Amino acid sequence: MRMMTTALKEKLAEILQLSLERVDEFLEICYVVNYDKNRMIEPKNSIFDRLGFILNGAVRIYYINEKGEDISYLLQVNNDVIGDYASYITGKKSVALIQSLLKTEVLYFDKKDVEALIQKDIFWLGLTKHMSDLAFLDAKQRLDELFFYTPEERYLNLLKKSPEILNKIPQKYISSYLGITPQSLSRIRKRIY
Amino acid sequence: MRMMTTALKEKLAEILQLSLERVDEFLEICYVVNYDKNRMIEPKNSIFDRLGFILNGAVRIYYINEKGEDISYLLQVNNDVIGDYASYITGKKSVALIQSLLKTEVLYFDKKDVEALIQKDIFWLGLTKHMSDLAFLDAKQRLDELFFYTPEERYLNLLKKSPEILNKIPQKYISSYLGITPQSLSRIRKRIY
DNA sequence: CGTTCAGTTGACTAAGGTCAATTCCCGTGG
DNA sequence: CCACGGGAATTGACCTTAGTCAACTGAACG
Repeated sequence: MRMMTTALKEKLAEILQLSLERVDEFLEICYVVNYDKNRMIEPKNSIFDRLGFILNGAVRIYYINEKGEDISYLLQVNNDVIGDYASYITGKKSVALIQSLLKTEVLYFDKKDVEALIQKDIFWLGLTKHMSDLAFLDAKQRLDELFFYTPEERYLNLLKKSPEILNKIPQKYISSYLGITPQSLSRIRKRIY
Repeated sequence: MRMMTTALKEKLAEILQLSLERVDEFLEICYVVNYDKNRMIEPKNSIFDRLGFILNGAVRIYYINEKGEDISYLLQVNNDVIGDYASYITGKKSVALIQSLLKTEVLYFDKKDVEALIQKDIFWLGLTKHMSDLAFLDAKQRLDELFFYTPEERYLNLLKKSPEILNKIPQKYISSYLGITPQSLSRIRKRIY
């Protein structure tokens, strides 16, 4: 990996729970890819044998369901992870698609390279455990959100937690992320103000 | 750990992705607890420093929300895991409660003992990674369920996937598990037949 | 036999979905 | 610079379904 700011390394160290030295080691298997706005990053039926970390920009991870509807499953911005972790660990094909919503820079690492790291030094197994924990906690949080809150409350929560998402991302993607139609989101916004 | 059938060991080996020898090793840190029907297994605000595996019986994991409503979050039966994995990995207090719904036998292991195993042999770190993956896949599945299906579809899915749950567990717990009121579940059932 | 609680049913309300029309916004080309 | 086109967002009318509150039924247990 090429030049990378100290601030970024510290951010990674914090997220991955690694020392700065370990982050440097890890960055050796990483690479950066740049995408223009509105580009397909991962097509349908791909196997996610890598994960990415958004250095800057925004993407959405979405599905096309049986009825042909486009449903945004995740909206990820700076410092968020992208990929389909279920596909990454099981090796199965994913139905998820990824699209950039802005000019986006992604730091990737391939599964095979992580596995090679673990072969060389079992220390890295701890990293994969940690990543798995993070993926679980993310899923759990999203689950609680859907289970315990109404669409309106979910919108307010998002507003509070990630105002940048609301600024950067078209409303139609936000509505399906919240599990509602664009019309309903429009009415919720009207109701609130 | 005391006597345990081969069938059960094979089941554990399959779930935990361990050899039978490793299962024997693992069982040394495990212990069994029996509960009568309708007993409190974990009170509120406990820290889940252990996980359990239901040998037989059924439990529900639930919350009491701000409004004082009792909401069943998970309904677990034979071969399911019990605990609050988020609390287990973060060490934070859990708001989850666990109650037995039948006479239930649980195989437990304590976090500290797993950590001691890892200290002795780093091999066991892989087990924790695997458990974390399983927890993630579970959460993800539940998430998809809530995100993509209506209450009625969720009921039908449950009917197909776990008819035992529907036989064993009172409807009022099933309704909150599905994210609806008992009245709505009653009406859905009426609608279907 | 009566108490209790789960489950059902009824009447009504609230909120999101659907379909269609309209308005807004923004980028492009004349 | 302005006019136009096209997609996004909003709005309206109506429908469907879950929530709420309350009454009622039924089964289990002492």
